Amino acid sequence: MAISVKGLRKMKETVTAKDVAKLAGVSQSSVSRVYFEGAKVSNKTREKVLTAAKELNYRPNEFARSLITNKTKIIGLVMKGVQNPFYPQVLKQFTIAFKQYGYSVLFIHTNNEEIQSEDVETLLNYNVAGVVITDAIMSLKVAEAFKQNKIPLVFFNRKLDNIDFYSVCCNNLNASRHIAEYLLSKGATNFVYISGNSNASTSLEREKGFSEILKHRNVAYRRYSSDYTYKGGYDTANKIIAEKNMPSAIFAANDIMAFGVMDALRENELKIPADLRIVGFDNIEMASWPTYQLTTWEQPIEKMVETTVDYLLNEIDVYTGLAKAVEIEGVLIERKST
Amino acid sequence: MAISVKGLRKMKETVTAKDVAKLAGVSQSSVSRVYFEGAKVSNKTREKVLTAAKELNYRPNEFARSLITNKTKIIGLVMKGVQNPFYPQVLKQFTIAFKQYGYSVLFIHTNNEEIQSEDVETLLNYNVAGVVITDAIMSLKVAEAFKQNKIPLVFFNRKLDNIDFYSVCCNNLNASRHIAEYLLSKGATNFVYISGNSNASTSLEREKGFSEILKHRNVAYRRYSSDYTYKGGYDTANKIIAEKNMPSAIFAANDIMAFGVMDALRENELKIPADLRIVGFDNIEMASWPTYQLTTWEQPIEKMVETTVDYLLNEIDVYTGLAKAVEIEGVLIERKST
DNA sequence: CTGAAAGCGCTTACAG
DNA sequence: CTGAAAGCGCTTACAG
Repeated sequence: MAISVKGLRKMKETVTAKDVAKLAGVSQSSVSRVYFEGAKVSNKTREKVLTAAKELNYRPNEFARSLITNKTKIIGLVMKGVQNPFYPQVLKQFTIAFKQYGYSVLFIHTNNEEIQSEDVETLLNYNVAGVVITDAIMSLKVAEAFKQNKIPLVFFNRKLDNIDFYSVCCNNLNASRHIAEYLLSKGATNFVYISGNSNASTSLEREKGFSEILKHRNVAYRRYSSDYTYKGGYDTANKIIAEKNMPSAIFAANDIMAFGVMDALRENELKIPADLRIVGFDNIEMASWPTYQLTTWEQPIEKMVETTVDYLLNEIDVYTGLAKAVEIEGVLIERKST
Repeated sequence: MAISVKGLRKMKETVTAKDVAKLAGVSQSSVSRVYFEGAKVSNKTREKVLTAAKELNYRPNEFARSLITNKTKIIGLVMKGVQNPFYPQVLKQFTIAFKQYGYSVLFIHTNNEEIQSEDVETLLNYNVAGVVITDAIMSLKVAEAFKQNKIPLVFFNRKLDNIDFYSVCCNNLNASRHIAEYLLSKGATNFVYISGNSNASTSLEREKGFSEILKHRNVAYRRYSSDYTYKGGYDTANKIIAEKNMPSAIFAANDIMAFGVMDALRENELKIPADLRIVGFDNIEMASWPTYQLTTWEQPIEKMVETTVDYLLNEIDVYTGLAKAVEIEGVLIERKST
């Protein structure tokens, strides 16, 4: 690296506010004011600056800006399971929503259930304006790091017991109660719940609401542990079949597991819904495909995203650290699997 | 905003290299050297700095750093179709690969086929180190903007005729030729190709290779225009069925369309592969699901990602603007649909 | 190997 | 409304 800083700059031919100022015949401050929202400039100055800027192809440097304002227009979005189409959909919606407010999305992929310190470092190093965590959890220590730095954080589709944070979920309890009532009304008498990952709040709550109603009605109910994957659903269904004690209804904690269940049942010549009714959760696009026609609970993604974005923007504006578990009502989508 | 810059900083209690220097009893330059890769510091100084840094919870400011080096550790990744599971998979693999080299991914979602100027602005404003464009195209003018700023760019899974850029694709021509030969060897005599979006290079090349072989053999061949979506495949299959001129083999330009085709055929009591053989493209995870068991062409995602990352890192190191259409060989995955 | 100083490209009180 | 100047938190020649 024998090149001086100045040399490097020349190589890249970076156009700065100074250059624009010179060409426009105004001060650098005026150039800055034209590009800084809320600053006051006369129309005359503005025009002179914009003309010069256009000629030079000027673009304000985000980093210099961030350095001073100590603010960025970057939102960190943490995601684990891209395999479940629900999450790419969520990513897309967040990206679109944030873009409307001038924010970009830094995508963080966690391999583990718990967000790793290197990923946290990345978020802190970039001084992100806010963070959305989807299907991951976080240690108390890490959570504190965000609080210390006054970076607002939302758990999306996850709720953490021991940590005081804002979370946005579907009302899983109501949903699963409703699903139990619905299956009862269809005449089912012997129920199975297939769980997602054991430490996911969504799975726990869906189990709670579902089993609550069934136990209250005193009907046969049992649970199987699975992991929110297609293969998990598939294997669990095969296990159930092997046990030769078939239920009359299965509630899988998400759609993708329900698909696995359906495929396993069909391979064993079982008819859906004649022999067995299946309900999933999420209402991903595939649930409406002819092969599956899965009855499921629609997560109100748009409202959930909107709520999350609203909260984050407010907190970015004035940080309060408000913690609250927001739950949004979804709706049952009835299809042929029941 | 009555708060001075200094005041703001105090509020956030930002720890700077200066603070660490004071506590460690060294100069700010030394602190910087500890955190700057390649700089030389004595172990003694390093330890003093690290101890002080730990106590103060110091973290170098990426923006100040970027401002000077005129480099960022951010890669812009542009994506359109999160609906096709192929792309989330690609996103994941890129994120993991780049993380190994300290790069983070800024996720850009384009609604339109062609990347919009606002998205380009974002990438340029953040002075991203490099860009990966997956299922989108780009005007010549925009492409030039990246060249001017010496930002390396890769078209991943897309090739642009009129623009001189580096692209990384599967060898679509070889693949589709192979698929045609394979279907011929299975005894098929009447062929259909279902295309993806009309301006996607992948679809054009797959059609070219496929039709080339069939025309050469003088067998019945026709094409249908579709759009790389499940519904597109489904609707096209229904159209074919309505025309009452059933082919003996269908090659759908991607897996997700093939699923739509299969579902439509099954709804019409057609047996796969007895009545009709189906081949897809991509080998997404779902292709191996029992419902589909789709014969397909596996895109060598890992190699494609690796090639892309290698190129970008080299170009980031020393910009050459090298343009080349790299094609990587995939492999046929034979399943029950043929 | 280390420190003092200049400078990256901006924003922002301050004074006019 | 505008300009001159200070400063954001770093990196980096330069001199020792």
